[in-house]
Amino acid sequence: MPQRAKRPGTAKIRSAAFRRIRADHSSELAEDYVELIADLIDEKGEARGSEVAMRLGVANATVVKTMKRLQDMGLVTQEPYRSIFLTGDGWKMAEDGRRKHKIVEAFLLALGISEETARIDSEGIEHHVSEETLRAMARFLARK
Amino acid sequence: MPQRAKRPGTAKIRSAAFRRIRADHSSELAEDYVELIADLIDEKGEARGSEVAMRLGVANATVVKTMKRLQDMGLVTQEPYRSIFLTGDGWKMAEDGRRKHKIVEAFLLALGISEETARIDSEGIEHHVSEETLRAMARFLARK
DNA sequence: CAATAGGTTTAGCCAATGCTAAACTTGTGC
DNA sequence: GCACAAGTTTAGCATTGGCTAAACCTATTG
Repeated sequence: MPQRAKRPGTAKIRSAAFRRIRADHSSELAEDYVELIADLIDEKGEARGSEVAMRLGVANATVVKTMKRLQDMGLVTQEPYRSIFLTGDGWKMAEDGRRKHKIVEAFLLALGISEETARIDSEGIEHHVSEETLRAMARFLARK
Repeated sequence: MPQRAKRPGTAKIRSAAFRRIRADHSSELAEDYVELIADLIDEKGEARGSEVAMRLGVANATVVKTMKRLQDMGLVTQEPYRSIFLTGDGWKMAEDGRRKHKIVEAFLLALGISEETARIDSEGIEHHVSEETLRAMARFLARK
């Protein structure tokens, strides 16, 4: 069987990157939910499951199920048939998400991208930028 | 029951963004696999399942299962116990991924980000940038 | 040319994230 | 103060993407 190993170092680094992406994906969903809940509380005074479902474009039942997981993770609290609240950790995560989101979106706009696209792309990108990249984006914005 | 609707337009757009992200995620995995397979073919002359598994940081069995799906999607072909080939569509997807990847990575480097971080972040970001954003990045690189 | 080491596949499991349809609360309005 | 509409939750299902352990090929080598 062919068994060559030309550049052993690179493979490991690459696989680490892929691992991180997979890990990101699990927290990504949680961040999206939590961020949205924070927005709803600020905007309307309360976060209802059905509103979350509508804004996220998923079914009601999906939100219920996810809320259980977020509750287990200690990010939200909720009584049946009541609206959703964030825990301290939940707020922290929401704030962090908003911070990243703002930087990325502002950065894309500064790059000359349309508002529409900046909104959509930043939503996707925000979960995949390291602190180093965020710092570089902030630097760019300051220098601009 | 509370039934307020203050800004009906925004919600729909947001949910569209989230929908796109979810849709991206399914193709994302496929793109990562296909891109890696293309790299292996170019680099070593053939793409073996176990090599894909190692580089992706995933178990062998996972690759086998995923290959079946990619085969159903018409992106790869493979005989049992043989190495993996890309179809025309597979090559097209791989080339597209590489193109995006290159632009994003070069862009991050131009922004002053370390090689290590640029590699990792670009891997995550490449699947979430629109053509408009790619064009802006390319423009930035040209103007630099 | 047969044994065997080592790479591949199968089988069976798990968790996450969605869905629809049915059952269940709640709060309003009569 | 009860009925009912509308909002919530449960139940049950599907798919994706991962894992381990066991079964299975293949090609090298003695």
